[in-house]
Amino acid sequence: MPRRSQVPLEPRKSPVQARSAASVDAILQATIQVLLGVGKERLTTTRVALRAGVSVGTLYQYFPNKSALLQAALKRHLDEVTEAVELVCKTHRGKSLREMATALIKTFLQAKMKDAKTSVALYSVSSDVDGAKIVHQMSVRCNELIVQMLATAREPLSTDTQLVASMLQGA
Amino acid sequence: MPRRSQVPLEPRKSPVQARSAASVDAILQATIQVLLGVGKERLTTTRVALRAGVSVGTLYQYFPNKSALLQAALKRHLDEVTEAVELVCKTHRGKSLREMATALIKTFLQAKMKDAKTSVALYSVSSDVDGAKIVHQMSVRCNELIVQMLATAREPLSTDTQLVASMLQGA
DNA sequence: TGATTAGATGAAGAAACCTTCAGTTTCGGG
DNA sequence: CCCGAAACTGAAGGTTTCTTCATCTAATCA
Repeated sequence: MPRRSQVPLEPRKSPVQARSAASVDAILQATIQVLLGVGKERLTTTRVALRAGVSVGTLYQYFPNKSALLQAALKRHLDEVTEAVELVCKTHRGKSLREMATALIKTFLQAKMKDAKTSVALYSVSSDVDGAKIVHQMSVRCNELIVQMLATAREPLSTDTQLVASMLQGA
Repeated sequence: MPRRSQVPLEPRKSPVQARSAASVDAILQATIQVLLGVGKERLTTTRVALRAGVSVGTLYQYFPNKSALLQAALKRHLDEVTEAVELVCKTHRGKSLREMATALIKTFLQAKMKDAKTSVALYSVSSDVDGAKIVHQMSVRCNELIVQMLATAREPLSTDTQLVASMLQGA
């Protein structure tokens, strides 16, 4: 029997009360903690729920399946990085190219070094889940942001996208 | 209940007849094929046995568990690489440093490029199994070989181990 | 050729997980 | 204070996969 090839991955409920939002947060945090603690092979939904201080049922109220849970954790992490990039892009408009570049690199390294283990753990997950898609989305997003910033640079430039790509490669 | 923390990983039997050696070989090959075909997440011992043309029982006659099977596959691959390195080291004694270096790099790249997919697949496994240990062992082994070769170089040298390390990093 | 050992088989036991859902508790507005 | 909705719970169902073992077949040797 073939395993069901693709499963839903949208959240089941949107938290409306405060406590549910807290649960989602705890679950996402717990996911990374478990990932770091026992590795992805032994990460089980029950274990995550336990660590989050909720029951499995609660977990499944917000994440339709294990895969979606991992994707959500990955997405959240990347969102944080993207946010950092966004901040830098907005605060460096009208600066020189050199300034832009150094600031960007600095931000990336900071974000990655802050908790290198987490990054590695999540990266290892992204191959199992369809994490490539999520990573790609975020890289596209960052690209847009950077292009916007570059447009306001003092110097004119011809090849911007390639510069950007090389920056992203560093991550 | 905690999963049994560490399981035996030594082979169960040493093949003495020809057919058993063939079985072991088929199983090891099948392991890589399955790895390439369906990925490590869906690699099961039954599937490997099926592909190898033997029964699960036969598989378990030579590999005490799934983990040991994967480790064996990894080890075998690395042994091949090491063998290639060994050959190069022995045939390049008394040559100049430059010759040694280029030959080594060439060998490494060839070995890795020959079937890049296999390398990647096995690498992805090495994180789940305690593959790091195996990889380390083989890197130590290569180190010895290279040091031996370097000792016969035309030019004298002070820092050899570091050179070696940087070579291995490329892999 | 008969006995002994190596090798192979696959159904069945056992363990680990994912996921559901009927029932319970908590929250917030009327 | 009461009631409907939102959240939470965790035992149980159902899969999947690992691993064992009693049994059968093939090879080796005297």
